[in-house]
Amino acid sequence: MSEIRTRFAPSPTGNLHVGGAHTALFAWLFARHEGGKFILRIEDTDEVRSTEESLAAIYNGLKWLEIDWDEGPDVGGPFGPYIQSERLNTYHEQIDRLIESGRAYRCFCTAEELDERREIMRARGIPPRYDGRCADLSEEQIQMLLAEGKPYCVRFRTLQTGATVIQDLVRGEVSFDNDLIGDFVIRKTSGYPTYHMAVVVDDYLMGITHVIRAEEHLANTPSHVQILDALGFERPIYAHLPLILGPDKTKLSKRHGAVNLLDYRDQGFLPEAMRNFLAIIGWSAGAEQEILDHDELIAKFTLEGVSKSPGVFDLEKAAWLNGEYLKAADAEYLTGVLLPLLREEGLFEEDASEERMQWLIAVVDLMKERTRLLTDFVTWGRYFFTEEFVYDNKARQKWLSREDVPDRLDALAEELAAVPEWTVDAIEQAIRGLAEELEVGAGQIIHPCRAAVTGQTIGPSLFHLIELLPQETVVKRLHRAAELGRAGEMQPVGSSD
RNA sequence: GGCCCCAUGGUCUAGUGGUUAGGACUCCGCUCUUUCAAGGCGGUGGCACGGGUUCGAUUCCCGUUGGGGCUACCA
Repeated sequence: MSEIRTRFAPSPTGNLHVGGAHTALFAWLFARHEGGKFILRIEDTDEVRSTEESLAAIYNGLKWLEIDWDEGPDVGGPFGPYIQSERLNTYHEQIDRLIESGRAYRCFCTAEELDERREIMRARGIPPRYDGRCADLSEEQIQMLLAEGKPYCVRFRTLQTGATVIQDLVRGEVSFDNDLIGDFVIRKTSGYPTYHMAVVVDDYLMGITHVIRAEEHLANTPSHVQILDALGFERPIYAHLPLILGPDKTKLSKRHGAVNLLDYRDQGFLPEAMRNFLAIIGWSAGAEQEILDHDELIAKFTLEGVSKSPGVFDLEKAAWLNGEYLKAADAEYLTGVLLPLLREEGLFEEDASEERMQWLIAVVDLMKERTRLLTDFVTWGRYFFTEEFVYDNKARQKWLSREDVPDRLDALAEELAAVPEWTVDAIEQAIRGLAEELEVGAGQIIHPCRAAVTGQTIGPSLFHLIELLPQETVVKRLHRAAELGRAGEMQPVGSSD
């Protein structure tokens, strides 16, 4: 077989949807795995809803996931243009061929008339499809209506007997009775082709070998195949992918929360984790490996591994996966990703010195072990960057509100203030030393100390965390917590947590 | 309504005409540690149902149920 060519053909009518990203990813993975080409084509035949911003959103979403395309509106290619609104003549040509051969005809029915008749059919329990009123107008009638300047659309004359059988790589053979498909519109009154017409013409003319798209298009495929056959165009190989569902098992939509891919970036997901997660919805390498990086995904992806059943978008698992990526990530790289977020929160200066950057990297390195989202660095690691952190209720309840704690915190502050060299070992010695001196378990010092310094009961290794804070800051925080404790300001607040 | 697709724990899935039905997330327990939202160990939980075919069906066929998709001058 000649070169494999797949495409992603979104309509620029909103953000890049998670479902769209899923489809794009699979088509891209297949092309890359096969050493073929991946084409981006913009299907803006909905003149009303298409927008420029949306086009940019699609680019950004794909780029975020590191899905690159060999041909497309911005990079060009031998089969351009890759924007359907710039290909209108091409569609007109093919539609005219269809009209000439009798496989398509002009329809002068108005939208209102159509609606009305559809309602009647529905009321009478008849499947609502075009009744063929304009299917057999005489040449004279047509010329007359045209002369009157009556607006018209063009309909495809579908087969009325037999069945259209399609071979689908994931679903096998699927058959549709032809008499169920009514004559559908292929060119709107506006002159724009409909999706069904444009998709078929472009896939053929652009040499697409494998049409990989979501299952919602499966039922449209017989219509596409009929146009292809009527035009004398070879059919591509079809592969209809399982849909992504929300927790309630309906097609993932806005009701379920974020469906805009880039919202997940803002929620703290790493692109490589999101790509990995999307890849394992509806596909499996067969082995018991779920964490696959860019190259492994390409190496292992096959259409045979695609499942037929739809999959729920499980945010919990996505977050877990993200955590795995965070743990494995290089601290310096992570710091780079995190920087904009920290600055946005006003937690880190714009003009940081090299020394400060090294410090940040150390903080990230310490924190990344127990984070799941990038935003966790901000919410759980706030105390690294500012004195404006809160003492959570667990910390208040378990330690900070205890009567014997303030004295210990002050004592510890003295010990730590006296540490000559601010190292992990020295810090640990000071803390454990005080415990011995007071004849209490080390935990009786460690826990209150963590609570006072971080406001939390959990977090990274205390000694390491303290080392990353300036000595005087730690001392100050210990005294402050002691004072607040004595003043009765450390009682739990609010309802819970 | 009609047509089409789908069906392994709550979720993502591996798998087979004979398996103790495997893994991952979640949840629970234990454990380590200065803490856990980290690590280690363990556990609860599944082949939707009914008929066939077969010596034997989770696996093959049919039906039922359930879910989803399509049924536009949206894509």
